[in-house]
Amino acid sequence: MSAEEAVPATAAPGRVERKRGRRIQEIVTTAADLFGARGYDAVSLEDVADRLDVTKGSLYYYFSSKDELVTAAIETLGNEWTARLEALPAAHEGPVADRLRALVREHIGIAVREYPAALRLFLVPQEWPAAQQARIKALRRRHDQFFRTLVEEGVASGAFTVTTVDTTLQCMHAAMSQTPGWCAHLTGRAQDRAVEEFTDTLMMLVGVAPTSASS
Amino acid sequence: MSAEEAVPATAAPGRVERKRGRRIQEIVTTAADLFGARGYDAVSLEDVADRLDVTKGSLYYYFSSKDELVTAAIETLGNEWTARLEALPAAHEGPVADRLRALVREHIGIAVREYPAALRLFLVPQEWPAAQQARIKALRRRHDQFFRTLVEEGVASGAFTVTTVDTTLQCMHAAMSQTPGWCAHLTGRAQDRAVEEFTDTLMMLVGVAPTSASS
DNA sequence: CCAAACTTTGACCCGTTGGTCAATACCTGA
DNA sequence: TCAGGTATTGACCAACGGGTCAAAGTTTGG
Repeated sequence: MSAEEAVPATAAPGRVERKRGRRIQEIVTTAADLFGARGYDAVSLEDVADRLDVTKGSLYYYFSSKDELVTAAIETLGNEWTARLEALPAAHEGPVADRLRALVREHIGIAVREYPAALRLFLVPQEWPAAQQARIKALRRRHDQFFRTLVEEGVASGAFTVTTVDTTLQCMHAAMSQTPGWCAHLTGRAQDRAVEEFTDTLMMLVGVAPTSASS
Repeated sequence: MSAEEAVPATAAPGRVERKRGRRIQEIVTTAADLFGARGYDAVSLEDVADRLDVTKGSLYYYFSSKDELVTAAIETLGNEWTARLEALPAAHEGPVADRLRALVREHIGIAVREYPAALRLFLVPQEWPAAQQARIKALRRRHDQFFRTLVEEGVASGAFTVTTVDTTLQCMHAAMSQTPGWCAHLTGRAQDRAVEEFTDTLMMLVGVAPTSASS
């Protein structure tokens, strides 16, 4: 079981690291879950540790502070989310209005169904160290990029009518980030309908009436 | 312990009460300021007391808990705000689109200029006693009423095109409640311009293009 | 000017929470 | 099987924050 390890020299350079990496991911994922659901203040490190069946002290073996853990959690959450949006086929083909609509719908859908209130994480505490703030801001920028691209394209092609791209995007994100709260009491079909409604409403922000959806 | 139930000549029936009332207002106003600026968790009772040049203990002479103080603060803030919106002349005459526009602009203006981030107060902690929650919900309902009335009127008269009144209102409020954050770094003219921009953008939610603004 | 009512103080209680650390358990490769 | 790194524990600390309370200070009406 071990003799045939034909990789003796510099044996397993990454084995240990990889294991450590996985553990970190585990922790970060769990943390993201909790922080996403209840917010920064409301979740203590013991809550996180408990969920992992571990002691608080262990967390400090991997992270040097709560802020760092939270930042990592936000990063994980954000990257995963962004990746999923970027991987959405419907957001890459067809009329720009339809692409944006698909993107918005997916975004809201993920927020509502998988990360209740997660976006509140993007509200970085002012008192955090600059480094942390920068990391999260960069994340946000990347996350917004896809939306911005589409909106700009729509404007350029005359399909959208927006006052200012920035303003429009901010309003969109504000509304999207709170949809989970509004949908909290809904389930199944009703929730789906709500997602549709919000999507349609948000499309009006770029000047696309909901009925014209057909494409 | 008190035989003087025979209040003489109803002398000053309210003198003492009124003084107490004023003190309470003072406290509540200060609290509203702080909580509005930094949020529930980030403000301790000592912060409030400090600002009033008083000891934490004193606050408990007027309020039985932090929750109660905060609730009172929210109520004060909310009522004042609502009253100012309702007193806005421009929101009572002219085409419905112009009225709504004036209302939105004023709302955002107040938020940005006077109550930075105050609206975050409306996010009531779930773990609060039902009574408190009810008070704030009622407040919110009254606050929304004016907006709802106008939107409904616009829809009825065919001036607006909205998917759902509820959804539209929620998106509007979400965006409005976060505008202060976006405008935090702006001052003077730039801030005014931002308020205009957001107003125009939000008008698109009801299907009114910004250029038709004239008024 | 006094006594009763009203205010405020400041010391104190207690649970929570972020953070530290020496000691111990666990692996793993040789 | 044993050494060495890796992971985890659990006890502990200090600061903070909400809340209590008896005692002392201040107003006020008579």
